[in-house]
Amino acid sequence: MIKNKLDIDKDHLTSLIFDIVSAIPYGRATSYGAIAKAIGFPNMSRMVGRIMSQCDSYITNIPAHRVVNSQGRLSASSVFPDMQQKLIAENIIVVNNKIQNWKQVFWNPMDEITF
DNA sequence: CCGATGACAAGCA
DNA sequence: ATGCTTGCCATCG
Repeated sequence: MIKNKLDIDKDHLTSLIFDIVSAIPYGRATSYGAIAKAIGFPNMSRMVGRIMSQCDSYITNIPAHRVVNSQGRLSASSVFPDMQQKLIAENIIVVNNKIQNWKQVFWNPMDEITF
């Protein structure tokens, strides 16, 4: 029975997020809110972050380091220390936990996902 | 049940 | 640009 929105199809949402994050090109990044919109839940940005942390705990294949907040800040770096390093390794400029050329680095999942 | 918290976001001063 | 406030929703104590 359904207790909340995530219980409607948690695994489905998780795999959707998985697919989107996996589709982020090398050297690019996107935001939690953008992913939330892409999966059809514009106000679920917090949930995306929460799900990401869970995914990342047992799946290391996904480029979780390419997901930052809407301002290009690495809000996950505290619990994901390698994040900045991995971004820099992709020629993404990161200063003070923040992507500098965010407008250019930003990759909109809506450009790839079509319903 | 209620308040606090969090890998968030948008609006406003 | 910086800092505060509100809205959001699942978890936790």
